[in-house]
Amino acid sequence: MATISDVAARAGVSIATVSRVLSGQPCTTPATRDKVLRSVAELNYHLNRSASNLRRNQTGVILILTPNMTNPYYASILTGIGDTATALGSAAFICNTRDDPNRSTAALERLRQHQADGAILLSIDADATWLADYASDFPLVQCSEFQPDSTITHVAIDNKAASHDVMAHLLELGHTRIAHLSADNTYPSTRDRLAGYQEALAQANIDPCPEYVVRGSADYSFASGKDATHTLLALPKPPTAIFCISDTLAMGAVVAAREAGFNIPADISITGFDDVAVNEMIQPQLTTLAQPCYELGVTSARALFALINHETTPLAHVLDHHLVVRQSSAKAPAGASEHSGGAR
Amino acid sequence: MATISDVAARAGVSIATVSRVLSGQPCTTPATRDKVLRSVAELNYHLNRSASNLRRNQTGVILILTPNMTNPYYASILTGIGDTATALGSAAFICNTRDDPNRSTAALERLRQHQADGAILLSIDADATWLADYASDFPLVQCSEFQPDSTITHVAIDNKAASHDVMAHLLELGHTRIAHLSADNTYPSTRDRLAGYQEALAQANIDPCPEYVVRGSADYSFASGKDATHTLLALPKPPTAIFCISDTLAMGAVVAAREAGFNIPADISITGFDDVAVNEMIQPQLTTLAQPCYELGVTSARALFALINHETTPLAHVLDHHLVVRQSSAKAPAGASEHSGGAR
DNA sequence: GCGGTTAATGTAAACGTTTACACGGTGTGG
DNA sequence: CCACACCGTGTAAACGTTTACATTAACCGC
Repeated sequence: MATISDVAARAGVSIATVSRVLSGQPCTTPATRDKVLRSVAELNYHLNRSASNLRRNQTGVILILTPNMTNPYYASILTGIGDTATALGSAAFICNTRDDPNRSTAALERLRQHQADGAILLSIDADATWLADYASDFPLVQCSEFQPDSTITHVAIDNKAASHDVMAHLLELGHTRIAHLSADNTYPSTRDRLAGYQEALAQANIDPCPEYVVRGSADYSFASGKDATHTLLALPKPPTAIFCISDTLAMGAVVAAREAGFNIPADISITGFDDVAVNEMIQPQLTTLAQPCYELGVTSARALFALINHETTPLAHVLDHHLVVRQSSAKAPAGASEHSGGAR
Repeated sequence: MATISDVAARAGVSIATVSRVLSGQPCTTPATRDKVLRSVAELNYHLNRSASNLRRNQTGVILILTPNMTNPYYASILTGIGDTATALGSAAFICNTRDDPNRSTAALERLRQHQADGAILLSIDADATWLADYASDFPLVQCSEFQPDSTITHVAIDNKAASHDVMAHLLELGHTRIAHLSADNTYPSTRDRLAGYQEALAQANIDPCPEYVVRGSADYSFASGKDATHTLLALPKPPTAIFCISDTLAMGAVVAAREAGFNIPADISITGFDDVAVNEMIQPQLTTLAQPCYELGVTSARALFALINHETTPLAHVLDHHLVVRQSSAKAPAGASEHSGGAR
């Protein structure tokens, strides 16, 4: 493994000159440049980043913490971040934390250890105040999830407003018995979506029915969506629409509804959230609230590099969402508000 | 940012002692240990990995190159790798190469630059001989895909045998008009699955029908599976079974078959490959050839660490696959071998 | 032709570790 | 009581860069 001194020796110059040539500083003669570059090629020299990072005190690496890779929602965000980092000459290294706070903090400690210049978090699994302290020491961006009073730079959609949009769609279709299939976690997005649901009901002068709010598992699993929906449909007055806070939950709801003998969307409307790619592959295609996943990633990366380079960037980046109406939602069944409704 | 000398000064010992305490070497008095650890805590000292890596000439980092994050097949493998690396005290950093050879090589160059100890490749997007050269210099493991004559350590299932298993299932169900929905790439797995299909046909004394072999896009997209299936079903004598080399393609085939008025599995059987999680979420649930994805990841990581630690590990690791029979395959429709069959 | 500016290169000191070697002190066996 | 071993600790030299500063040479205007 050739070092910079080998190159210098072979080219007949000092190591300082080699370093200058390689870092593209202008103060070098074309002749020396050529000599150096030739030696580099002949010796197959490659920079030792450990040494370089140590000296310069930066790494050209950003860390992305993702709770889970299986969720296609995260996949798009990760792609957006990766593309942006590559374009800006940095490497984006993804750490799968598996929703384990220990693994999250271990990954973040790498910042303290000078192994990365900054990090993007796709979830909140670390203690909020610990994280805030951390963010005051290091460039940190939160994507999708952030505490309402957060002092950490963040990028997300307006979940409450998005929730209102879903509800507007269902209300417009004449639904009044609308359930909310949430998740058993304390993510801010989960709270906001519930809040939007409740506000929209209130604004429509519909009495909230506590039994209509159910929860799937913390990670939005398909099976839990199915179970929760069965509970919902076994109610004396089952809902005519289910607003699910994730597409996976909605897919579970679809299967459960079918099992219970309901037709979608004739007997019951089901909406998802996020708009992951599979939504178009299943039948019926899901009506869902689309998040601009790739752009969330791009914006997060840009914000992080701004922080790293000590440029200014807003504390909050709010991106646009939009409702995608497909086949799983339709007019409320006639007379649904009168009797207990539902098929069978 | 406190350094080791700050800690040494505060504890009243030399930096060598601090280093020894922190690296857990036994030759230290409990008293000194305590002094050092207290100083570390008081100063909030953290190791500078750049310096440590430079000196030790290793990083405690492995790189995972994945062509694409959206595919849940990769997600499981990545999780297996990550868990194993964590258990063994290393960090697994995932690079999304997006099937771009430039990004792959750039990532691999990080090995030369002493920024990682080894790498696991989930695809072949770099030139094969270049890769072989690389593997002779650095710890490298290929997972899922590898050249038949590869000299690089690899972990995968036996794709040809797996293909035979799928065919045995379909043949046993009485199918004789079996199509193969492949992908427009040159991956070794794609070749092997086709070869297994052709061998099985030959062994069953069924004349291969060239029109029955069609290809979806290189990345197994849902839409391309749908298109290819429509072509297949428009044939004068459409197949009664379609053996798809990926689940996404199979999902496309399902939708296309339905659109063309075929019932699954009464009129046509459709099988997938990989067994990604969504298979249970769609209807009909897909019969598929399950790969042990998580174990592929675990085994790859173990093999890589063996290489890094100069332990011996086999060149080829072949893991077991198994067929999962669900709802999308059934007996061939009666008289299918006589007339043109299919509904409509 | 000379002081002064500038441009190209060299010298050497960092950056924060790890570790070979040296050193002193204590304990043990003869 | 001495030689010896051993244990805990310190000293200092690496590891491969980058960069402030020094040096040299060339060039310019007067």
